[in-house]
Amino acid sequence: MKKRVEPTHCDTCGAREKSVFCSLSPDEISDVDASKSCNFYAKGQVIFHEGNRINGIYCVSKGKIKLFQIGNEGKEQIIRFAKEGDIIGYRALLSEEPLSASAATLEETSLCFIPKSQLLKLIANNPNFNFKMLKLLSHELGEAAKVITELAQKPVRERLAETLLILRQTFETDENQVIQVKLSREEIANIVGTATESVIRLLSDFKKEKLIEVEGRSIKIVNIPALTRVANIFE
Amino acid sequence: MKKRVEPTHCDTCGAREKSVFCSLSPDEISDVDASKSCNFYAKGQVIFHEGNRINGIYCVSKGKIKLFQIGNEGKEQIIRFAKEGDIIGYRALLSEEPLSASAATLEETSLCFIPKSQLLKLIANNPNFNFKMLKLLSHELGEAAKVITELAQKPVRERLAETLLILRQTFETDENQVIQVKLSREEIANIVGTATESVIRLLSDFKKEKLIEVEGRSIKIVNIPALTRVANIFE
DNA sequence: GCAAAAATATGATAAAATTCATGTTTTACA
DNA sequence: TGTAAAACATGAATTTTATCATATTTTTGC
Repeated sequence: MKKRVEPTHCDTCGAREKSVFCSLSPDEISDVDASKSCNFYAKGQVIFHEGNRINGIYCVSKGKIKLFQIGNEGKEQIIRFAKEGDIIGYRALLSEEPLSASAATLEETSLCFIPKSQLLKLIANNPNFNFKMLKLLSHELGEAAKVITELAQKPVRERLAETLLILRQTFETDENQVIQVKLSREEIANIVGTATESVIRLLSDFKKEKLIEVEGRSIKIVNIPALTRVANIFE
Repeated sequence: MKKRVEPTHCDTCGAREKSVFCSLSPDEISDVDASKSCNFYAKGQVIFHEGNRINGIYCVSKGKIKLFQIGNEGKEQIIRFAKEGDIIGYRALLSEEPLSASAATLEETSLCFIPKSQLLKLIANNPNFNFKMLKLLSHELGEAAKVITELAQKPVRERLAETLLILRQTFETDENQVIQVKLSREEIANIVGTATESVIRLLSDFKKEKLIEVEGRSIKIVNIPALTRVANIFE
C-alpha cells in the first residue's frame, strides 16, 4: 500500500505555495528536494503512531490526514486535520518529545518526508522560515485554546454545528457546496467529543431544520447564518 | 494597585534559572535588563485582556497567574497557569494575532515586561534561545492536545481528580503536603469545565473517600495512587 | 454478485451533569 | 466590628447525553 513514488520536485509542487516552504530560495528548495523522500499512502493508512519518536516531518503534497489521540477507553479523539501544503510531525520533532498524536490518511495521499537535520538547517539558516515555524506553532496553540473552551462550555448541538462550519472552512466546498472531506459519523463524533448516535441524531435534526443537506457522507450547509446561530458563535 | 517597582535585575533574579532566559550570555542579560520594565500586581489584577494586541511578553519573577478565555455565556475557562520563571503573552506576540486569553494574578505578583523588539532580537541572534521558544511552544501544543482529549472523553469526576494532580505537580506542595495555590471552587470548575456545584460535591466526595483533605481553599492529596486511579490515568 | 461486515438510523432507558432553590459559612471592607 | 456580599454547601428537579437494543442500509471482500 505504502509505496515509493518518483519524488515530486518541490519546485513544481503545487502544495509548496500554500506551505511554510513557500518563500525558500531556489538553493534551499533543491536542498530540501535532495534530502526528502516521497511516498504514496492509500486511504485509511496510518502514517505514524502516538508515543513513537519521529525523525523528520511530513509535508502533504496531496490528500487529507487526520491527527488523533487514543483516549483511555480506546476512543479516538481527532485533534486536527492536515491537507495539501500542511506539515505534520513538527510538534514532536521540535519539542523532542514522543509523538502526541497518530496520523492517518482520510483519502489517497502523497507525502514527502523531510528529515530532522534538513528542518533544523532551515530553522537555523533562514530567519524567515524560522519565524514561519514560530508563527505556525503559536497559531495552532491559539486554535487549541479555542477548542478547549468550546469543549468545556458548549453543549453537543452547538459543538456539532461549529464543527461542520470549521470543516467547511478547512476543506472548502465543491461546485455543489458539498464540504470536500468524507468523514464517518463516528469520526465526526470523535471531533465533537460525543457519541456516534448523538451525531447521527443531530445531523438528521439539522437536516429536518433545513440547515444542512446530507447524502451519505456528503454534507452541504444550506443555511450558513442559521447554522452559525446554532453554533452560538458571535465574536 | 499596579505600581512601578525598582527593576529586579535579571542577573540576580531567582526566576531566571527556571525560565527560557536561563542560558543567555551576560551581555544579553544586561541588554534585556535595560529594555524591560517591572511592575507589582495585587491579587486578582488583570494583566491583559483577550482580544487586545500585545507588544511584548511578561516574565513572572514572583507570583502566580491564570490565563483564561471568556466563553459565550460569559463563563471563564482557565487555559493554563504561569508561575515564577514562566512567560506569558508570547503566543499572541509570535503569531501576530490578538491575545487569545486574558491573564490575571492569583496572588501578589511581580512581572517584568520585555518589549517585542527585545524578544525578536534574542530569537534572531541566539539560536539556543530560539530553539527554547520553539520547544516551549511545541510542548504547550502537546499539553493542549491532551487537555482536548480529556475534556472530550472523560467524565467530570475523572477530570477533577486529574486536575488536582496536575495542580499539585504544577504548584507543588508545602511541608504539610498542601497544594501551593489557592483557587475558588468556581475557578477549579473553570479548569475542569463543569459547574461550580459539581466541583463542590465531588470535592466533598473525595474527602469522604479519604483521597484528599480540604480546609477552605487548601487542598492536600492524601492518597495519590488512589486519586490517580480515580483520574483514570495509565499511560 | 453475494454474503458478511460495517455503518447508519431510531427508540427506549439509564446515567451524568446542570440548574434552581435555599441555607450556611466565610470574607471583605466601610 | 458589624454588615453586606461572596463563597460554599446540599437537596430536588430537570436537562442533557450516553448506552443499549435492534432494525435497516451501505460497503467491502471474495
